[in-house]
Amino acid sequence: MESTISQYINTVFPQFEPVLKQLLAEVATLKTFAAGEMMMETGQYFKSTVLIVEGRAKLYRQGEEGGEFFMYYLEPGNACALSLICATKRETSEVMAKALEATTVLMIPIGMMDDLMKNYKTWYYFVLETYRSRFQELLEVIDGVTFKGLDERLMFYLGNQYKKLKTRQLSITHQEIATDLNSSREVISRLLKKMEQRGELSLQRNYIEWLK
Amino acid sequence: MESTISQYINTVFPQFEPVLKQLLAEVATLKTFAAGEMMMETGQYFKSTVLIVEGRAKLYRQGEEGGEFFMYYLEPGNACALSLICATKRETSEVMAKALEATTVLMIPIGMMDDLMKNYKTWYYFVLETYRSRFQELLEVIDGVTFKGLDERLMFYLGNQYKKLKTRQLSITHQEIATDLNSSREVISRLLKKMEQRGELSLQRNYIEWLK
DNA sequence: TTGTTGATGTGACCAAAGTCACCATAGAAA
DNA sequence: TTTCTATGGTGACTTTGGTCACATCAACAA
Repeated sequence: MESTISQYINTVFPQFEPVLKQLLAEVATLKTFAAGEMMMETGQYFKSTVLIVEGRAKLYRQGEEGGEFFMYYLEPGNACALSLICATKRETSEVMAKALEATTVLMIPIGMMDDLMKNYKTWYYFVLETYRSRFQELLEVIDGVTFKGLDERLMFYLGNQYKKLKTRQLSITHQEIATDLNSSREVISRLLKKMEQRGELSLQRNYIEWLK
Repeated sequence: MESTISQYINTVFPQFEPVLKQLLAEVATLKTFAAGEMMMETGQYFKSTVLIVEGRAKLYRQGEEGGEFFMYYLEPGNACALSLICATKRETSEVMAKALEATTVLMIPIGMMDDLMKNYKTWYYFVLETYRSRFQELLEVIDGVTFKGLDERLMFYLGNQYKKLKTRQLSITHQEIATDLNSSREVISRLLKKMEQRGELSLQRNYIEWLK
């Protein structure tokens, strides 16, 4: 009988070489977080490398005065880039991760990192690709806040929601959007109203209908 | 007689294992850029991995409408993080790098990357550390633009100049600062004036004296 | 000397975004 | 039903930062 872990590895990380899959199945443990649960807090130590196998998480950067700023999603097949590297140096997390829905992760002891990197080519490619793509996402985040206005960022944010969640009924409150974009509810409400007038969406109570 | 390349490698990358140093000395080539010269442009293909051995470069993100935004410095011992990974995938640069002073770099053919990563532990540590530190710098950049006002960012920028260049006479024009922070000269001039009134610096022609 | 250039100072004005105060309403809870 | 709470709408005002139009001033070349 195949273990749950093996099944996850096979479906979510098909690119891993067979020996690596087997090794991971032996050393990894599963952990599940409930929707809304905090998966990782700023300042917390890494005890293991985390790979998402089911669900979805949101990754935030936290400001000194309590503000939070949404950076990107982590989905099945993604790894927390920071945990891949910080883990090896016993450093603490620079970011905060929150489960958006029930989310299952694979935890790999940090002691394995060296071995994995050196002996498994598919793992090393995976780590590099993870870093490359996260780096790129950060660059896009920087573009957003430096070169674009809040209106454009809001469009981008909603468009992303639509793409990721694959539904036009975005069930999100204005307050949540404001928090994610580090803005205020009133401002978001006003911008949404303008977008509605331009026919780009339709505002309902408790959800927004994306029309583009 | 020891080659110039060997000398550079020994002084700037003492942590590399002897065999790696020797290998790099054989395959790397040197390239020198004049002060102000463009080292890498957005959209350009990577032909090799670039390690700074002398001088100093500034790394910018470019906006679609021509704006540019300073992210961080590259100094001797640093590598262009992107060139370490994008190189292996024949991708194009996401950033622009400009030599601040006469700058010498070591160029390593991208074909070597796989071999280096797998066979030289000190190289693999170097790559991971490079990514980790650049990632962290990007996070700080994001903090700056999302959680801080222009005044605070300006303070941080000047403080950094002082730390990096180790001189209180910062020879930089208001216009240059404005460009780096993606703002405008008048605004920077006004903020500098306020900082002068608070006794944090003294404004001179062609340079700023940092008093903190 | 004179003209030119680059760096800086400054007032007036504008636009984007944040803040405050308050209202309206839907839906759940009592 | 009434009450409470979460959500959303809106006007008035403030702050921050960007833009425009000029003025000044030092350095330097012609």
